[in-house]
Amino acid sequence: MDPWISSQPSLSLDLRVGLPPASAAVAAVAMVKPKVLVEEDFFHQQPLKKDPEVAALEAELKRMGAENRQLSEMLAAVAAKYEALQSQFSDMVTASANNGGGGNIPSSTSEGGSVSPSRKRKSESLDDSPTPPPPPPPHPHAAAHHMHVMPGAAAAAAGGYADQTECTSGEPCKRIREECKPKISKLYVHADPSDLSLVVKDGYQWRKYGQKVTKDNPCPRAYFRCSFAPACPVKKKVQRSAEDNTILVATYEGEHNHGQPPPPPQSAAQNSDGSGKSAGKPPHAPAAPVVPHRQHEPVLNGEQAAAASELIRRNLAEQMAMTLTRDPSFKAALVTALSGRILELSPTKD
DNA sequence: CGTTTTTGACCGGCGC
DNA sequence: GCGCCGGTCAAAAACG
Repeated sequence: MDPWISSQPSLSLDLRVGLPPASAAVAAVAMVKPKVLVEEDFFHQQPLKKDPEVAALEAELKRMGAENRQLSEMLAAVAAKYEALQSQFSDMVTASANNGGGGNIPSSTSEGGSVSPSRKRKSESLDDSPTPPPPPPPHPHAAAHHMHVMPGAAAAAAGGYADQTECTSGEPCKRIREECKPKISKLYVHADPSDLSLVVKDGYQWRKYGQKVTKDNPCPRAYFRCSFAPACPVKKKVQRSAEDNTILVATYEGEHNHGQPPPPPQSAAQNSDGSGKSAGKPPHAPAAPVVPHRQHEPVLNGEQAAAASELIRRNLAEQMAMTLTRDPSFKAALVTALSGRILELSPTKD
């Protein structure tokens, strides 16, 4: 879960983005339709042919609205719990710090510890001492962005969450490192099979550093590194699914230690990833500016604060909605989910 | 000219 | 010890 969410009071945005009173559902469809350019291949757009179908869709929307509300409630609950836990944790940390916990964290520079020195051909690994002070609390923005990523069916987040654990104990080190790999998550994105670029838009800037054809998949796998922050440990592998060529599987390793890159100054609606090769080279073009800047907000009095937070909340919701509707992966996931449900609920077509 | 992508070579882990 | 394989490096090419 994201510390960010809980620490973001304005982020209690109710996921019930407009669902509500019955008729609004139709309006929602009308609103969403032009925006969410559903991937054509997924299901043919049927312009409301039959009334029963419309009714069914409406019902479905309502149902999903209810579901959505439930989920948002759950999310709120989880966030609350998280907050409690976090405060407990910080208490513990401060307590131990006061107890002279100067050296309790091994800080074996994560990898530096007992990693074989010959990791690289170049001896530049020697200079790893001063530069990369791994920021203690990695900003979980990535995770937040991954929320839309997990199309339940396929998502397989192998959370080795305890990344970079202490491996001072010597021999079990190897195993520990295996189990405590950096956080890994997978993202399944629907992509046009004719589009050969292994580009997954996730709002970050990536630089490709390698490509390989693997044994189990004829499609090449591309390796990316976060290019926004040189010290960012996150890596990404992108490869087309062996079974379904239209699906890109992006495997993320680690967490960004920085916020999301700022949105491009203009013309935000373009496709952009930073790792794009399709339209030449978008040098600085993060796609999804989901991230509210996490700055210290000025202290306001009651009314002001309320108004401000309301405003922020709205902006945030709008931003997120925009981001999501722009994000092809989200669209794909949405479409998959919707079509699945629709098929599920309409046995008449059988 | 600076940055990113391409691509062949290299390296280490793992199984036999 | 050997070969296979996935991951990474780094020089060269490409691009704006």
